[in-house]
Amino acid sequence: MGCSVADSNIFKSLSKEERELLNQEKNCNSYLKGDIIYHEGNRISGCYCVNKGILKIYKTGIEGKEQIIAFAQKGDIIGYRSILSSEPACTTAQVIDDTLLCYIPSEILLSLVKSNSSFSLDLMQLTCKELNQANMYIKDIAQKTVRERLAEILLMLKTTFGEDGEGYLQIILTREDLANIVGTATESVIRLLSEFKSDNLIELSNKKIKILNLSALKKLSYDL
Amino acid sequence: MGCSVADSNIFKSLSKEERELLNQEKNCNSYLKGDIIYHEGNRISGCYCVNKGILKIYKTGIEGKEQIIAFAQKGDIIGYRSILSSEPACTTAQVIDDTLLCYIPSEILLSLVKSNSSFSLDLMQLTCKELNQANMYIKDIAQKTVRERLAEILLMLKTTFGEDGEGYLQIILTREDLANIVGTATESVIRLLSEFKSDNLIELSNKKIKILNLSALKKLSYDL
DNA sequence: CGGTATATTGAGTGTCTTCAATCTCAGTGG
DNA sequence: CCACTGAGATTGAAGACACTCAATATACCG
Repeated sequence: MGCSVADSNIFKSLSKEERELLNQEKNCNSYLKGDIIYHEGNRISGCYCVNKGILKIYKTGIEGKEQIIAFAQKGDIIGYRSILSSEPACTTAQVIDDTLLCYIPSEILLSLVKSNSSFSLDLMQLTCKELNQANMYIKDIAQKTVRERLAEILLMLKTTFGEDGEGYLQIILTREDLANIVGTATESVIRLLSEFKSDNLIELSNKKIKILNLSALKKLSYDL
Repeated sequence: MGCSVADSNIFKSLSKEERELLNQEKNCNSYLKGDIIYHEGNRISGCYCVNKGILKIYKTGIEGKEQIIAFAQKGDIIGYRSILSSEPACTTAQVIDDTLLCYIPSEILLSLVKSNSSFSLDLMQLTCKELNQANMYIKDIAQKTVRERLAEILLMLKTTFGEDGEGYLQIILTREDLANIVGTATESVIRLLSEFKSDNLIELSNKKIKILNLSALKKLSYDL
């Protein structure tokens, strides 16, 4: 079926044989909005390569409040960390937009890591990149105001997911999800969004968001 | 000289020959409090293994305010991420307590990663562990109050650095450094420390901190 | 078309930050 | 030995920012 594991950047160093092995062993499935792929704390027996759709990766905190750590979309690989460390999943992965995933059993991933040092290095670089992003976000969340972070997140969503024909962000989130990325209360997101709107920085159409004034948002987010 | 790279956990999978190679190529130096090992944004040509002492690893944010991301002590390896990704350093490393470091040239590290898949996997697991810690901290900083985070950090300092004979934390930080871990203002740290003190949770002797009531601090930090 | 989930708005409050003044301590030089 | 100095620590007061709670409105789903 139309699975494009091979297109994914992370698998670019695989040999033809390795790619075939992967294609034999992998297993594609589709999932609906709301479906949970794996749950924080559970053991998982493989990882997933995203073929289509969008997922949110989050940790659950005090009184069940989610903290969204990352999103995954086409080409991304999720759950690999728990496989590498052979530890229970440290996050939950949930479908935001109907998704097609390829399951890769852990033995396959581990054997590739062991046998192909380029692949291994690529994977390591991916982890390092994610680590750096996490560190930047720690700094931001510790030092910026909610307004600045919301502006920053909107810009991130634009660069990560792009816009549709009308200029609306391709990713559609609830206000609560937005709050759970920014790390604030839902009401604060609502108030700030409407403030951004009246300042003509963005346009709102229900859940859809259009970015009108990129540079002003950048300035606002201190992303100079 | 008394360099114990070999003792470090991360090098446990190296063969005798690889260990010898490392010993030939590495280079030990001592550094004083305040010395900067590498600076955010600079290219570095190798990484360091900590033999003795304590360093802080931080990012510099708005108006020069530091955000401390991690500490490093005996057995830890720092700067390896930039080597693996061949990118400029994404953090600054500065000596907090007089330090002895072994320099490992990047070629050596990279060749070990390529030739020894167990070492490579160990390094990957280390990165994954750091990534998970970073994600947990994002959640905490986004969801917990400053009081809760300060309690949590005190506990972390205790488990990471231990106590001296009198029960004081082995690591000595300025109030400003503490604030730069917790992600708050120096004055807030001061006020909260004195609050903890009057609640008999801790004892203060200048910069030294003694933890008196571990379980109350745990409860306070929601670290149940 | 109902029912539920999500969004919105307002009011009140608490936590934390900022700014400014003062204090303490360790190190330095006379 | 002591005054001097600068860095860090402390305290107080004022105010901003963001959160909570509660009520209401709107959108979405079957």
